[in-house]
Amino acid sequence: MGVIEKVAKSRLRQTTDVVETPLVPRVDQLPVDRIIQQDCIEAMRALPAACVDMIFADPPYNLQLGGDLNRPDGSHVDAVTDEWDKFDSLNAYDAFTRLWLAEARRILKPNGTIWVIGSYHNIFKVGSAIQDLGFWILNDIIWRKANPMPNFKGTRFTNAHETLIWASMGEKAKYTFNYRSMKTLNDELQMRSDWEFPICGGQERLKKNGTKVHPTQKPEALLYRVMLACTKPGDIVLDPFFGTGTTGAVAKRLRRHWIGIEREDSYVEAAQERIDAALPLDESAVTTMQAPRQAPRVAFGVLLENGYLSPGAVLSDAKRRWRAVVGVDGNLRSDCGNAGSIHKLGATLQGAPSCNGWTFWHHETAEGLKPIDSLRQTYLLATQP
Amino acid sequence: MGVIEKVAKSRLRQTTDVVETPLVPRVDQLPVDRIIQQDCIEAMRALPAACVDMIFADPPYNLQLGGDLNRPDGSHVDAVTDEWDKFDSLNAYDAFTRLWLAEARRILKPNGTIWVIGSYHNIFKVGSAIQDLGFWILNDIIWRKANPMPNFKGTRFTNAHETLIWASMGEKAKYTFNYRSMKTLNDELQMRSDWEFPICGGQERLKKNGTKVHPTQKPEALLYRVMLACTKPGDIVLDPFFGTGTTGAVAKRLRRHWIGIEREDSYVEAAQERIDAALPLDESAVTTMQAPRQAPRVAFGVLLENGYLSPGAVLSDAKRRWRAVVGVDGNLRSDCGNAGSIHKLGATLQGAPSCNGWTFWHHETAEGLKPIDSLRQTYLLATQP
DNA sequence: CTGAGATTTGAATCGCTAT
DNA sequence: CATAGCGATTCAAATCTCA
Repeated sequence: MGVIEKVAKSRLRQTTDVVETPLVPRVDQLPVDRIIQQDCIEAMRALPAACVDMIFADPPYNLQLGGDLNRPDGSHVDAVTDEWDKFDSLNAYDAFTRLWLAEARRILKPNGTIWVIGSYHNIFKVGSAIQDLGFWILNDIIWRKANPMPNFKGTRFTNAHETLIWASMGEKAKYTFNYRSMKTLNDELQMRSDWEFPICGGQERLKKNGTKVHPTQKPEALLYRVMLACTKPGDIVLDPFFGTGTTGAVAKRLRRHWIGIEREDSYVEAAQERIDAALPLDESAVTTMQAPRQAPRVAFGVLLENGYLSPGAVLSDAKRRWRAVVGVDGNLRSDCGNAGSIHKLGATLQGAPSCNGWTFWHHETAEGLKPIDSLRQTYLLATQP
Repeated sequence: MGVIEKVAKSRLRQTTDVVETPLVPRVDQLPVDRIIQQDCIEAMRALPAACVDMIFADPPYNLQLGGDLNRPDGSHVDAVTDEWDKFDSLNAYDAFTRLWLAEARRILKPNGTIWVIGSYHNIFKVGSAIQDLGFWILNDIIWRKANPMPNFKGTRFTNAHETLIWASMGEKAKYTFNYRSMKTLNDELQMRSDWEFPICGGQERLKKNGTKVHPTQKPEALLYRVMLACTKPGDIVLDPFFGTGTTGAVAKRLRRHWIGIEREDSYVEAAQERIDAALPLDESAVTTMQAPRQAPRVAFGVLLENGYLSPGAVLSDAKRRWRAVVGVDGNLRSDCGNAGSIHKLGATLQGAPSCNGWTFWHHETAEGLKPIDSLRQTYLLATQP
């Protein structure tokens, strides 16, 4: 195999995974980046085995609402009364859950993961089925709603969260988890299992003639975090209950492939329009969000050696509380005389036990202060194939 | 039945529920305020049906139940190593869960509630069984740990919460929920389904020779909130997995009766010591935390009879959208000809299914419009001792 | 245009009692 | 068991209205 071929193969590996095993279908053999208008179980049956990297599912919750509900001021609460959320019994819901989960398992790659979101009405049935089918639960995640609907009658606790289950194909599976991305996203603290987001509203909420297109549209921020945490650019994310296509819009933005399955005309139409309008992030931005750990380690000194930063340069933290001068060996020295590595000095100045110097220290650019991590990213982009 | 008897019965009903039905055993016929050292299923079997007001359960989380674990057919489950055993063990855990939950259901009063705490390892199995057995889930509650153990390997999200399920005996059950207590506790905002507490440590954590007595001792704050929300003083709270007796200690403090079931010598001993040392709150303190007393009902007509309002007076809603004239019998008649009670007319005019006339209708005063409820308050102040 | 105040709304298993 | 009467009950965010 010549050099050219090697490079080509290596590029393929990075973007599509098609050479992972000959049994895995290639991206161009799959209906990616489009909506399949069909029942989700039938549509999944038509797909080959082990073909997607992630499944994100927001199935019907099987709410069992009584009569009408009015707020204390007399106004009416617009409840989820759609046909797609009606099941004959708890057993019928259970059976439906196990059917679609079994198909999901079949089309998921061995190292893929599944995410399912739900509330107390259905999530225990979902989680139980997931375990019975052989999936291995990695975390349950709590979406804490910043602005939940109150309990108007004062009969229970405000239902202020929903639950997501994240599971791999089995205990030994080598799933993707971009630990560094999550830690960076969370201000250099490990990302916890409880996430706070507002419910979907404002500009993001799809409306037609002033009324919401879908009763349960999920916030993009939620999908963004899920995909950033557990997929790589070029991965295929399938959503069997596509609705208005939040999964597709975020996947396109993050340069992941997506497959959406949805039956309802009105949802399909709205989703397609929305995704067409979504803009993919700049490729470099997506790369930056990937885990630095997988990238080769770069010592700070390497940036000096390669001219990305010069000895004598002045760095400061994001709020310009501290300044430090870069020494020839890559050590920093602060105004007050402390010295050390980028990490050590950051920790010392803040009185913290540790500090990520890459994100703590900033350098002056034409567009203002930027973390020195961006220099490392630039360096990696320039030097990696 | 004479008046005295009626009063006596009414008082009994408030404090102990023993006269609710003759089938319910009296407190003095039950092994309350002590620990039963026995297997939890056997111990529950020895109790009469419908005898406790709440069950709080903190069952084993993991699947390594060792000797405790038997298959539905009675055969023993050995150590779990390979995939088959895992599946087998999951089934065994499921069976165990359904067994103890079925007994729990039998001994719970019709209007009692059950709380179960767990993590993603077991909570889906527990919740699924709870639903299958006919319980009606009221809320799932998230305990957000203020100081969770980090994920040391950086392989997943920090497991920073546990889940509690709160369920009644059925959809129609009249469970206890001290809404006002919860709202007061939460700074006059509705209590949400996500609660933040630190994990149990410091003085509260039971230790012997420097090592913790129990690996998963729950914080008293958690039990405090659960009991304050869903029981009344004098109620009986049973804990089938008593451990070091957090449930008993908090029950004693809040003047609830408790029954603890625990097998292990070391836990029983530690729990007994701990509960003996716990001090019940002053009775008035416990009473104060209950919901504010029901004000005696006052019919609208009483205000007319006593001259607080005169027939012919004109009432309106806060925004003066509607006006109505008070009739001699306490009925209202609006400008447009509708008539009815203060509640009925308010509802009719707004096109709402119901309306609280006391707060909807206002009367003119020197300081502007005031709800007629203020007249009721004035009347009550003048007539109540 | 801006800010203050009013209005709207969101996956909701949402009342109790007497007749 | 159905119906009617009484009367208790909401939080945060986005949008709209108006001075």
